[in-house]
Amino acid sequence: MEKLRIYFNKFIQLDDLEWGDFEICLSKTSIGNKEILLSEGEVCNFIAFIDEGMFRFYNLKNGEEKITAFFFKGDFVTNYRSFLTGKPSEHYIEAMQDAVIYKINLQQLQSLYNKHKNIERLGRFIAENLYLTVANRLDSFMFDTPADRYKQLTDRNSKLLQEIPQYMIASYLGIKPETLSRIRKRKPI
Amino acid sequence: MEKLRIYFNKFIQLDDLEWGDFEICLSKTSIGNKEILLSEGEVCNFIAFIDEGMFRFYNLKNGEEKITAFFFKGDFVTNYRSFLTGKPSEHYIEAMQDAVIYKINLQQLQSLYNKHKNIERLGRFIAENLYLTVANRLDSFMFDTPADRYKQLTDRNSKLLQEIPQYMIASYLGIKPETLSRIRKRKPI
DNA sequence: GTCATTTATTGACTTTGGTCAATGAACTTC
DNA sequence: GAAGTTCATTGACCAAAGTCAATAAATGAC
Repeated sequence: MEKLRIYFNKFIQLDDLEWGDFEICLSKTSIGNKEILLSEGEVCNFIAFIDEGMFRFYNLKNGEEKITAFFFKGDFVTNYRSFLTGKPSEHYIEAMQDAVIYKINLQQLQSLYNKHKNIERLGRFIAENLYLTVANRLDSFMFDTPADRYKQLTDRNSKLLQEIPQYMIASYLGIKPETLSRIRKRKPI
Repeated sequence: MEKLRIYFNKFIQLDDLEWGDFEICLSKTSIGNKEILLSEGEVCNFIAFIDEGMFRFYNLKNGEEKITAFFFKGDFVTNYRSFLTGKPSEHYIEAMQDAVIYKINLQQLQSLYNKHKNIERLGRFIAENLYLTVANRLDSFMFDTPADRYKQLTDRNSKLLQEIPQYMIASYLGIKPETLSRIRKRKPI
């Protein structure tokens, strides 16, 4: 799949041999809207690359969904913590549209790490990128008000706002839907 | 330094050649209590391993210190975001005791990444570990109350509580000193 | 299209942490 | 060890988000 290779080239240039070994481990999976890619209690043994579709990453705290992340076309979707530690996931990953992903599992990835230095490096880049994502999000929870976070979302991520219902945005921002409604109302002042 | 090597062995076993190349890049630095290891506006071009001492990682928002992290003996201390992105640090790193660290700079580390697959892997492990640290902290900000966060601190990290003044703990928990004082008071109910 | 369900908004009230100011305790430092 | 500083606690009040309930708007199913 040349299309996929172009995506990965943004991280690192793999030569034909490396790419060949990598590509053969990718298993293409279709998953329907609202289907669960990973359930609470399961160990996440894969990293998946999103070719089509959108996912949300959430958990249930006394019956209430709390959304930690959204994943889009071109992102890696995984419970990286569960993947790294081997501990059961506390989160669900659910498709929000019909989706097509390419999964690679832990064992395959580890043998690729052993075989190819450049894939070991790809693994480092993935970890570094996920670090930056979560570090930025932590900052926004530590330093910003919910209104600030909402503003950043509207500034940077209009795609997200168009396609995702407001109560999920609220959950992602760490507030209640009522509060987001009020923030939106007072914003244009 | 065999002592250092033992520390690093917890991440990955380096053979003599790899360790030799690695060790030669480590520059031992002593830094006094309250001295600044990294200042706001500087690009962080190092990762340092703490042999002795303790550091705090904070920034100033309109005159007020907000502490994001503490680093202890055996930890890596760096502004990893600045290190990865090459952007200026928004944070200070300050010694809280007289300290001894072993620094390696970005250029040296990159050439070691190129030279040794196992050091590339060490880089991945460092990234993965920092990911887990920050992801756990994000969770505690998203899901837990300040009282929960304080309880987790007292349960897991008594060292931190003994050595660090309460107003810094409060800052680290994302609350005001007055609030921490009140949480401590109402706790034993 | 109509009806049913889900989602969004609004209002009244509560809870929680912040703010400001005063006081007390614990240190430095001379 | 007295004086000055920093740190911790407490009280009164404030601001922001949560809760609960009612209503309106949007979406889907038929």
